[in-house]
Amino acid sequence: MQRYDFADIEARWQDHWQRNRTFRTPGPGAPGFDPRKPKFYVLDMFPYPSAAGLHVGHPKGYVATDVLARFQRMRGCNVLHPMGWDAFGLPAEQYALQTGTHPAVATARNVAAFKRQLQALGFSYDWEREINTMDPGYYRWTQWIFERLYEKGLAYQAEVPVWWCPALGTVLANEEVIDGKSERGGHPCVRRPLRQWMLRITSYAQRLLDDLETLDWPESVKAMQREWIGRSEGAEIRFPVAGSADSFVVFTTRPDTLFGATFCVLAPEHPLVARITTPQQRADVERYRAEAEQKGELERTSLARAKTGVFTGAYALNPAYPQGDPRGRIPIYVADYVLLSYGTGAIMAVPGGDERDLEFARAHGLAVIPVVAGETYVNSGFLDGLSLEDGRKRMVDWLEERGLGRCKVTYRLRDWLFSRQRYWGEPFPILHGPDGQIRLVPDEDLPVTLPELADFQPSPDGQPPLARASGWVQVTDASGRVWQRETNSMPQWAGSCWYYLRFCDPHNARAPWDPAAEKYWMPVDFYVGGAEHAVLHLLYARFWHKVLHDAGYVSTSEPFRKLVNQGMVQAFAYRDARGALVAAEAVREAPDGTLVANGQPVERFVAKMSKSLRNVVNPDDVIREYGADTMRLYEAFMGPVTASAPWNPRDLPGVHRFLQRAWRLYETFAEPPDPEVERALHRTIAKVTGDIPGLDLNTAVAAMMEWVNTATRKGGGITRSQAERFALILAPFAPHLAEEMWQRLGHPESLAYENWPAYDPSQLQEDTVEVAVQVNGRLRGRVLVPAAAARAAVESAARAAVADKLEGATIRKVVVIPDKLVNFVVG
RNA sequence: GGGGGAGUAGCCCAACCGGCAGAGGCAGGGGACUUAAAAUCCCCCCAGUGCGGGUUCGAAUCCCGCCUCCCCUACCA
Repeated sequence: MQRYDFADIEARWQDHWQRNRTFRTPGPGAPGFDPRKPKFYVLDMFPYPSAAGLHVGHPKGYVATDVLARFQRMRGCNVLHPMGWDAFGLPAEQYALQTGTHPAVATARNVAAFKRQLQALGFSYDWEREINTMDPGYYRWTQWIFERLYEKGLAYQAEVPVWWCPALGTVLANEEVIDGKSERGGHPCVRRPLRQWMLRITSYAQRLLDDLETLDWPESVKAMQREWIGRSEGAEIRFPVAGSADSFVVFTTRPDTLFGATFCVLAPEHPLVARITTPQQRADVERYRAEAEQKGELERTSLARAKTGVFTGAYALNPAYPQGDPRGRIPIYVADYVLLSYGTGAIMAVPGGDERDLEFARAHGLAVIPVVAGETYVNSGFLDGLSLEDGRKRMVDWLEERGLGRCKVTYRLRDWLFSRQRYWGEPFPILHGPDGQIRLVPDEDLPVTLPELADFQPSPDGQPPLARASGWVQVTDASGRVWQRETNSMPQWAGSCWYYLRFCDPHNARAPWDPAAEKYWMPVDFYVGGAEHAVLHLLYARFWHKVLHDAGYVSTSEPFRKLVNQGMVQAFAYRDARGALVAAEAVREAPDGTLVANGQPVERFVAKMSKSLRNVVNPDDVIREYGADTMRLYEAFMGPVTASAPWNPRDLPGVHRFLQRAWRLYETFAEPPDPEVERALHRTIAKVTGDIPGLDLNTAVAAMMEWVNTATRKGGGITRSQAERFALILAPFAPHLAEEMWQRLGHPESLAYENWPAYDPSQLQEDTVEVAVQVNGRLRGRVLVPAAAARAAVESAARAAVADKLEGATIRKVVVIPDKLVNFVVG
């Protein structure tokens, strides 16, 4: 028998699968499609093909979904298991700016590298369904969906303040600006209003919130989405401005504390500020507004900052107090801790009840009226003495009767800023007319292809790069009028909002997908990806999906039924006594067990893999040394899929040895079966079958190891039937080796669609079981009894086993747990 | 401050609805095979479950109060 030559085995089977199109998945209507089979759609979050290539962390989730996909195929499902590329995005554009390589070229190269690495791991993707968001045949339909959003009134233009960096000549995202300076280069940035496209995700806030209940998702992700949506119930209350016809509306979650409102605060950008500011205060207010404009929301709302603000000189009238009551005349301030974009951009400040307001009041010497004492109200007129619950209701009723306010629900969720001033993204299918009118590009003229541009540097005046594609921008219609194309591009999220739908029917040139294919495959049954997408991607995709559902284009109201976040694969990193990072490959273990590098002791810690820590592990190296099957198995065996764990090179030989031992069992076969080995195999099949659906892959692998150990130890050789069944359950984890085993057993075809082996429940139980015997909960002995023996028989056997301990004692109670234990309670 | 999760052998990790703390792997020790080594095989060693209470015949598991670590979020009125 030849040794376990993984390099040879893996190359041959990967070639076999490709040549035989083993994992091609026909959809409804296609030849070879069997509509009687149940479907299973198992999806990975598709990657952004970065220049760095894969590291061993990426495949952790891919291994899990591949095990599941291969398992479900063998269980008789039509399995949709596709892969594609989230190819538009900033890094490729920045790389292009630095190197002069066109993003399309660089991205295509990265895709090829990613694909080679994924194929080297033997994943059973249907590569014939591969999609790429930068492909015009794909983004044509991204544009098409945008048009449906526009038609529904869910896409609109607005002037929105964004970060602008004059030195870089570009608009930056919030996270690219730190302390008012660009992350790259540290250039000063300013807030500047620019025309932007927005998507009205807020009109779906309540449904996005409610439908979370229907999803089998991690509680943490649901919690994050709930918080992001941020529903809060309260009231809007109108405050007149003293001595003027003006008034403004505040939002508060505590209308019942109205009697304690001793001042009001408007956001600096609030439109009323200019009108009500008195001449004496105007200079201060203007200066404050100018400063606030330069700060991003992140900075303005950072906790560490002291509460700043200035008085407008104007007063508001607290509607809780009768006209003329001096307590009702309260100053109006401008302060940047109030945000225009939340609620109404104005608050009533109740320093007696709210910490932020109290801090502000103290800093500015403002009055504080306590209104809540223990479980009831004080200083609150008609609310005094009421319970807090009744008080809220009373106050809202009181306000509504007088037309001063009303119940109101607000959300923290904001509309989605959907445009970027970038080159490398989907163009909008929008035309601007000579008189400012807006028109959609007709469906039949889609896609609006991205023009070739040699220079994608943003212009100094804030114009997006596309504005310079002059031949592209101008469009003349039949009547000779000249239209201008929209020159913003879509953000990177756009393509990933619907890619899971395109996978259902990826080559359709007449529609984004065939309704029959969508109806058959959707929803995604199992979605695996990193927790970093817990909010944005998953919320945006849910939003688009609901819009498409409302418009009748998709059959389900939610796209992803079950979601799992795979844990991070970390790595060891090292630093020396001075704290300097040391490359992982330079570290050796000294005989006394300490770690040294270049003669110096180093300290080991666990961290994210990153270039700067010099601890990135490349799957190519692992595959070269141990093979893809070992790598897959190790990733499955590291621990729960959801848990993060460091990549530990020392553990790889263990799983590799397991595959070698398993392979060695296939040398010769023997009859009849050893009953113990046979029973153990049934237990193993039961364990693996039960573990895979919940992705408890580590325990499934452990069970297979246990069986191989048992079979090896018995030494009598396994039977051909046992060899077949074991190869089949090993197949989802180590598919190359399993195929090789299967072929060695005389099967010419791939085992990918063989039936998953069954187990006999009657074989799971041993004939004899050992039962623990306790006295007062303490272990005092053990007895062997027939499995499922009668209670009385077990009890008397147990009683005999601990007779000496029971002598002279009164037995008050006997607890018998069948096949487990007997406990004598003596008094 | 708020939310989510985790603490079990030297290390990674199991233990279902409360029922003998251990499946598996690594590391360590001993032995077999070998001229020797590698590889392989067999055997062994090791914790009472972060801390303190409670419920129970019985708690890693349930309840209460703490500690530590990780992740997310944070002036949202």
